[in-house]
Amino acid sequence: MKISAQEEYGLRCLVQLATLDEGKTLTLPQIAEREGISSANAGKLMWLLSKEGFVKATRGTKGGYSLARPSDEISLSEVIKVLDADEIDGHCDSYSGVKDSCVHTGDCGIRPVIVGLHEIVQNALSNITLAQLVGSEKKVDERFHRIQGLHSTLNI
Amino acid sequence: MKISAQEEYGLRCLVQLATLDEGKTLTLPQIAEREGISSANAGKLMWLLSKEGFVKATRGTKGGYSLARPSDEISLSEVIKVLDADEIDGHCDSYSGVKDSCVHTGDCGIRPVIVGLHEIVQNALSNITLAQLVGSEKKVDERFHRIQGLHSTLNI
DNA sequence: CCCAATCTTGACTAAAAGGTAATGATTTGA
DNA sequence: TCAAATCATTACCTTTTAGTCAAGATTGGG
Repeated sequence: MKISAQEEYGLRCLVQLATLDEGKTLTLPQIAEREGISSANAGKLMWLLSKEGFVKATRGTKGGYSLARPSDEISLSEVIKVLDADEIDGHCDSYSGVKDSCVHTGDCGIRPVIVGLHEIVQNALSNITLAQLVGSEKKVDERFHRIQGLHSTLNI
Repeated sequence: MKISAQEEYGLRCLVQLATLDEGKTLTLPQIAEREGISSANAGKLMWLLSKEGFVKATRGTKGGYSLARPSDEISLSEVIKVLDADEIDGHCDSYSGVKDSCVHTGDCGIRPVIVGLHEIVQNALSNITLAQLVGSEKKVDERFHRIQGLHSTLNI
C-alpha cells in the first residue's frame, strides 16, 4: 500500500503547473529541472496527463504545458486514478494466484477491507485540490489536517 | 496507491490460520490449496511471516503453521507493515528522481499529503484485527463499516 | 536408526514497473 | 521556406517485484 513513482512524480509535475500565472507554460526541460527528474521521464508523464485531459500541450517555439482546468477544480483523487490505472473493480481478477479466478469469488472476507480502504483513500483525496498543494509545507500541512479533521477521526 | 501481491496473499494466508481451532495447524500445501496459490509461494510468505513473529512453524510429520498470537490481538496495520516493508520515513529518499536527494528537501508541499494519507490508512487498519476478517463477506463488511463509521456500500 | 513429511533457505527465472532514447510531427519566426 | 524549439510516440533497456525450484535441516514414527 504505497504510492507509485508515477503517482508521485506525476502529481509533483502538476503542482508545478499549478503555480503558474494565467497564460504561462512550462517546457519539459523546465518541469524536469524543477522536479529533479529527466526530461524524457517528464515527457512520458505529461504525455499521459495530456491524454487524460489534465494538461494542455502546445508544440513549437514558445510551446509548453499548462493545466487544462483551474487548479482548484482538479482533485487529487482524479489525478491518482489515472496515474496509477487505479481500478478497484479489477482487483479480484489481479489476485487470483495460479488459478483462473480467485478462490474466494462469491464470498470473500478480505474484499470489504480492500474496497473500504480504497474508499477511505479516495474520499480523503477527493477533498484536496491541486491549488491547495501550492505553498509552503507548513501551510499545506495545516490545510490537509483541517480538511481531514485527522485528530477527530480516531475510531468512533 | 494499491495493495501489493505480497500484502494480499500474506494477509489471506493469515486469515486461513485465524480460522483454525486452538492447537490445529495447516501445512504449506493446505494453505496453498485454500488460497489458490503455489506451495512454493505460500512457503515464501509463511517464512517471512514466521521471521516477523506472526506465525509459529513446526517441522516434521504432523508439523505446520499456526498463529503465534491470538487472532484478535493481531491488527492489520502490523501485518501490512511487514508484508510491504512499509516505511514512510524513507519516502523522500525513494523518490529523488535522477538526483541524490529530493529537490524539495526542506520545504515540500506534497509531503504532508503523503504522510497524512499514510496516517489515514494505518489508522483505519489498526482498528481491524485478523479475527474480524473471519466470516462471511456480509458480516465482515458490516464490521468494517461500523468500525470506520461509514455507510455500508455492499449491495446484497 | 532410517525414512517420510515438513519447514528453511538461497539461487534462479519471469513479469511488471520504471525509465531512456531515438525518431517523427507541429509550430514559430527569421 | 527553412531551421530551431517543442511535444508525441514507440521501441528498448533497467530495476524491482513476484514467483519457482532444488537442496538442506528438523521432526516424528516405525
